[in-house]
Amino acid sequence: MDKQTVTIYDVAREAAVSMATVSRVVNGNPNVKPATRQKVLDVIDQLDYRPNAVARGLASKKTTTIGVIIPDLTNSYFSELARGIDDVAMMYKYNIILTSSDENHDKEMQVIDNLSAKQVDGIIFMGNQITDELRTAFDRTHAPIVLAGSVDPKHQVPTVNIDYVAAVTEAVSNLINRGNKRIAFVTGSMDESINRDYRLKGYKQALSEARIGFDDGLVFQTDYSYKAGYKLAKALQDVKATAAFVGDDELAAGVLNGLTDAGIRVPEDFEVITSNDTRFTEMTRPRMSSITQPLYDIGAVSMRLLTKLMNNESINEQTVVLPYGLKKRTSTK
Amino acid sequence: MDKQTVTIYDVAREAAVSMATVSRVVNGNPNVKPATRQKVLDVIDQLDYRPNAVARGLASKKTTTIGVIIPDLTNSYFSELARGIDDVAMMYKYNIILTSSDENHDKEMQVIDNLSAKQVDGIIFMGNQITDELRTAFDRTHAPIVLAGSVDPKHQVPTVNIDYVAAVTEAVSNLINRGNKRIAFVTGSMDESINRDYRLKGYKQALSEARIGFDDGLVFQTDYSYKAGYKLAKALQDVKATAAFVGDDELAAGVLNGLTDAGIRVPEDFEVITSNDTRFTEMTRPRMSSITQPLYDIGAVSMRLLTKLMNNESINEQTVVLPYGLKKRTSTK
DNA sequence: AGCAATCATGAAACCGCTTACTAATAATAT
DNA sequence: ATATTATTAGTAAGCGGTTTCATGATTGCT
Repeated sequence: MDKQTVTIYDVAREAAVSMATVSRVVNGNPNVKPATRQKVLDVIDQLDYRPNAVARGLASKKTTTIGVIIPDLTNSYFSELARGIDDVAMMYKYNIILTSSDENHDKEMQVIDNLSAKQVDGIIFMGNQITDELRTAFDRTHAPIVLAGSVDPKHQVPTVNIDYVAAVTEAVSNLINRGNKRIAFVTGSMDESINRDYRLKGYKQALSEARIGFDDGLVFQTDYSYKAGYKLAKALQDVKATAAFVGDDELAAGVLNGLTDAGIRVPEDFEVITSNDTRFTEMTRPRMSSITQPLYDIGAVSMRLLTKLMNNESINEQTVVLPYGLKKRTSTK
Repeated sequence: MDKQTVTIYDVAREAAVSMATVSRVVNGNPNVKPATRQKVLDVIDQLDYRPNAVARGLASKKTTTIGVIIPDLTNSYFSELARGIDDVAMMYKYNIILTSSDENHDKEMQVIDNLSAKQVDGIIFMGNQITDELRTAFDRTHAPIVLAGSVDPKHQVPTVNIDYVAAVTEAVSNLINRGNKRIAFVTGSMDESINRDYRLKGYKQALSEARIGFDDGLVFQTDYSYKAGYKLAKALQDVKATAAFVGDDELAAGVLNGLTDAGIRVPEDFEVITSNDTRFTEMTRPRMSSITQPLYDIGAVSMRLLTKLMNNESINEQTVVLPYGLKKRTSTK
C-alpha cells in the first residue's frame, strides 16, 4: 500500500558498502574510489533513492530552507521583491518558506518563532515597523536576517533598499519645480517608519529647500489600496492641493482614477507621482510618473547577502543601498 | 558565543521527569498528571524551550509543511489564489514552501521531487499543463496533491476551479448578443490545456450556438503580459475584429490600452471582456468587464481540501467547482 | 483488605542521515 | 623489504524528538 521509502541503509546493503560511503557519494565527498562511487550511484538509480531532507537537516543542522516574511503577497511591490528573492534562492538551492504577516505585529513575532522552530538557515524580512520587540525576536533566532525593501532606522539589521529620503525629495522637488505649492503627501500609516522617518522627511526637505511651509492638512494616511486612494480624491480637492506624492502604486492608481472620475484633469489640473514603479504605472491613463526602484534587484541582492551571512562570509557593508531614479510618464506635466 | 539550544532533554532533567513526559505535555497528551504538567510547563517557560520542528518531523513523519507550486508570483491571478491558500494553511498551522515554476515543465518536475525530499505533507499545484510525466511525478510523491485554479483534463487529480467552458461561453455569447460577429480570442499558449480544451471550447460553443463560423485568424496566442497585449492592438484591427475575449487581465489591460492608444474607442468601436476579475479590472479606463471568479476561495478551498486529504478524511468530490459570474464594467457596451 | 482496572511515568527503540574517529588498504619513501 | 604517509571505507555516536511497551502508582469495587 504505502510506497516503501528507501533509505540510505537500503542502498548501503544493496551496494555492499557502509551507509557512510553512500552518504559520501550523495554529498559529493571526494574520498571515494571512483569504482565504488559508480557502484553506489547505480544502486541509487536502480532503487530510486532520494535522501530525506528532514533527516539530513537534523543531522547536519542545515535545512537549506530560508524563511521569507511578506506583508502582502498580492501587493506588486512585495511580490516583485519576492521574485528576486526566489530566483536567487533557487540559484543557491534554497527553498523558501513564505509567510504572510499582514503587517500585523503579533503575527510577525509569531511567524519568526515559527520559522525559527523549523530551523530555517536564514530569514528575509519585509515590513516597515522594526520595533524593539521585533529586534529581540530577531536576536532570539539563530538564523541570520536581512531586511528587503524595508528600513531599520537604527541600522542594526542588514538591509537592502534605496535612499528613500533622497528619492522622495527629488520627486517632490520635481513637482515643486513646475510650480506646485500645495502638494499632498499620501501614504500608509505614519506608524511605519518608512513613512514617518523617511518619506515624510524627504517631503519636508523638498519643501524647505523651496521655502514652502509645511502644512499638516496636506498629509494623508490611509491603507495601501486602490479603494482608499479612490476615496481620497474629494479630500484632495478640499485642501486645494494641485499635486500629490503617493507612497504606493495601487494607492496612486486609486487617487488618479478618483480624481479623473471627479472631473479633474491629470496632469493639467493635478499632478500625481508615485513611488514603486510597478506594472500598475503603465496601465492607468494617464500613465503614472514614479520613483523607479530596482525591485527585482532589491530582492535578489537581499538573498545574495543572506547567503553570505549564512556562510559566515565577511560582509563589506551591512546595508546596501541600490540606485533609484525618476521616471516621467503622463501623470505629471 | 553560539546560543546554546535547549533540548527536550534539558527540560526533562530540569523538571526531573523523563523526556517522554515532556514530549507528552508539549503535544497536549492528556495522560499527564496536572501537577507534573505544570511543573514541566514552568521549566519550559523558564528555559525558553522551543521544540525543534525538524527533529519532530523526522520522528513523527509529519512536517506540518506543504508545498505550493506557482507559475508566477507576480501574476495577480495566482497571487490571489496564494492568499487564500496561505490564510487557510495558517489556520490549520501549516507552513508553506512556495516555489515558482515559471510554467517551465522541467522545473515543475524538479520542484516536485524537491518538495518530496523535504517531506512536505501535501502539495498544491497551480499550472495549466498536467502532462503524463507530471502525473508520474505526482504519483512518486507520498504527499497528496490538489490542483488550484487549474485543470486536469483527465480528472485524475483533485482539483478546485470553476466551469471554464461555461464561463467563456457565457462571456462570448454576451459579446455576440450585442451584435459582434468577429470576436477575437486572445490567450496564452494553446499548449496549455486550459486554453486549448476549455476556453477555446467555450468560445467555439458560443459561436456555434449563434451559428457563427469559426475563424482561425481570430485566435491569438501570446504570453500573459501587458506588453504582449499592447502589441496586439494592430493585429486585432487587421483582422477586423470588433471585440475580444481575453484570458488574462494584464494581457487584457494591454489590449485595451493598445487599442485606445491607437485611437480605437472602447467600448464603442471595440469591446473587451477579460477572465479573472483581478484588481486590474478596476484600474484601467474604461474599466474591464470580466468573468468573475472567487479567486481567494479557490485557493482557500484547495487548501481545505488538501487538509482533508492529508488526514485521510473521506472526500465527497475530488473535484470542486466553484461558481463564476459575469461582471459588466465599461469595456463592453 | 484484596484484586482488577486505570492512570501516570519511564526506558529504550527508532526516524534517516552526517560525521568524527578508527581501521584497513594502497602508495611512496627510505 | 620496511616504515611512513595517503586514501578509502567502516563503526558508531549523535541530531532532537515520538512512540511503543513495560512498570509502578492509584483508584475503584466487592
